Amino acid sequence: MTTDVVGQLARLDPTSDRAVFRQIADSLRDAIERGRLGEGDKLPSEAQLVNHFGVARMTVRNALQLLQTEGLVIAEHGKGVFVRPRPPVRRLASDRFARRHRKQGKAAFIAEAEQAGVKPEVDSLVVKQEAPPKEIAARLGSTRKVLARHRRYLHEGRPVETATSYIPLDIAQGTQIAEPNPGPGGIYARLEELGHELDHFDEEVRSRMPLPEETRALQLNAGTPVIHLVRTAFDTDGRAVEVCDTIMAADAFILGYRLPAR
Amino acid sequence: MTTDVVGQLARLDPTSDRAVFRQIADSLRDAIERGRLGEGDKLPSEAQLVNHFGVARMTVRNALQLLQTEGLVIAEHGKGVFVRPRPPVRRLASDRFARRHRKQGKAAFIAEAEQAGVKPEVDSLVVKQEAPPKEIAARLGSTRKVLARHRRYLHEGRPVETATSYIPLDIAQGTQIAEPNPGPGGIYARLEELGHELDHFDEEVRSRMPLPEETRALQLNAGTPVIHLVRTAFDTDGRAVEVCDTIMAADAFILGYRLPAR
DNA sequence: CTCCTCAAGGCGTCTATACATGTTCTATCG
DNA sequence: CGATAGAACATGTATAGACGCCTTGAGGAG
Repeated sequence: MTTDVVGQLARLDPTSDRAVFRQIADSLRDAIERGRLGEGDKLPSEAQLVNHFGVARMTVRNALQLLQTEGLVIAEHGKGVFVRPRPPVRRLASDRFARRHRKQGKAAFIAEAEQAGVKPEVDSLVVKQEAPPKEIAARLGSTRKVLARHRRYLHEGRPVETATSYIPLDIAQGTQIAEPNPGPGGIYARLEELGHELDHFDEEVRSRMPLPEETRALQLNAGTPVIHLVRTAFDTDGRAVEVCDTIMAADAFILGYRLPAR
Repeated sequence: MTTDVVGQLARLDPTSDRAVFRQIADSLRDAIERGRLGEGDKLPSEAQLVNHFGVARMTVRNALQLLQTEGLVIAEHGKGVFVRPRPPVRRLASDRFARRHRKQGKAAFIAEAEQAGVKPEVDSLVVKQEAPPKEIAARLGSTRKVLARHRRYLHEGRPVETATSYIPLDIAQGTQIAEPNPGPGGIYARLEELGHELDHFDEEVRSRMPLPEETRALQLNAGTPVIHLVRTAFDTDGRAVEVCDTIMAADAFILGYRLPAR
């Protein structure tokens, strides 16, 4: 038998005006933070907690629910509640779209993943023509139809990111950009071959809780926010030649940026 | 009487194997997305929903809880449950620490807020000497004691960001950086006056759910993640002269970055 | 008319119970 | 010895009821 975790939990303070389920959550959170419960460890079962604290099951469930929305634990039906393991994180550097990387013949995501030693995959690729969403149209400076390239990225089998690229039709139509496989170096390499030498990218970073659809697509656990990143690519004429709308599982990424002090 | 929102909600599908509370959440989410319920509007009360759907109150509360963790609604004790208004967002540009801004004599946060027309405030300022946390020490390349400057920023009275700056003691000690008020242009202006001409900043952006302490300090609603930003300032000698650890309310900011394509 | 009290409405917390559904281990059967 | 049925255990969903605290508005006291 392993060490008796439940027996070491703090008792309730009946004089406190802090709600009982919060006190239970506090004591479990404390056990996690102190390392008595490590990553992947199983928490005491609901029944054990009910016995230990002498409360109703719903009270215990409320406490566990709270820890779930905090992203500290995940419940697995029929198995138990577990301290949430921190998944391996991808660190994205701000030079990840630099031309020198493009020359290697790999798209940004693939190149960076392989460098980090994780197995990358791309699936559910959809390429079609459509009217751009309003936010995208504003960035492209046009509401004309665009080519939309949607795909999902996986690390080691886990979906971590969905992305949709929007390229004006007058640029993309009839080129390899309109094909499912855009060729070596990805669409940025194609854009440069087409005479749109890239000058810079503007990225906008937001964070929020996922929509139900995003929870499905990224198989997100409760308590995992998403990073919403919109990147606009500008060529040397100052024209926006692509907008990429990305939803990332927040627990899978660290974004790195270098800012000049000038 | 306003339009009968509760009467327009979809009915339950008893043949579906989707949980009842999820179906109720779906119908409310749908009403919000279709605009039948706008920002700040009051949802039907729990009692009304119980009547409409013919279920137990806990089932309705489960549905509302789900929408809360999705960040779609907020419950206010004694008042009701409301569609969550999107607070005004601050857009932070990647040149916000450029020297030309510093010359104006304002610190970055203040200058940018005023430009955006919102009233900024700084409170709970704490300056002290301490051993740096491990992550900070790694970035500073030293585990020696540092000067820690902690503060909280508010927009229009709402707390939106906490930040702690860490500066090596051999740089900061005895200078105005060690004073509560660092003077015009903030600590970056002082660092340059001390001969540490700034070369660039490295920022790391993460997102996650807030710790209980962060929820307090930023008065966060359920369903609001935080953006965790760690910025390291480098002088022209390549030395890390400051690390700033920032927790931001994710619903209050959009971060903007410009990446060169070179 | 103003202030105060109080009731009603609304969400927060907690108990107790029942059944559904997924997982794991064991004991039995072939 | 291997497969499998089933028990034991785990979380998920739903019901019903009770009481507490906060907010708001109506009505009464002054």
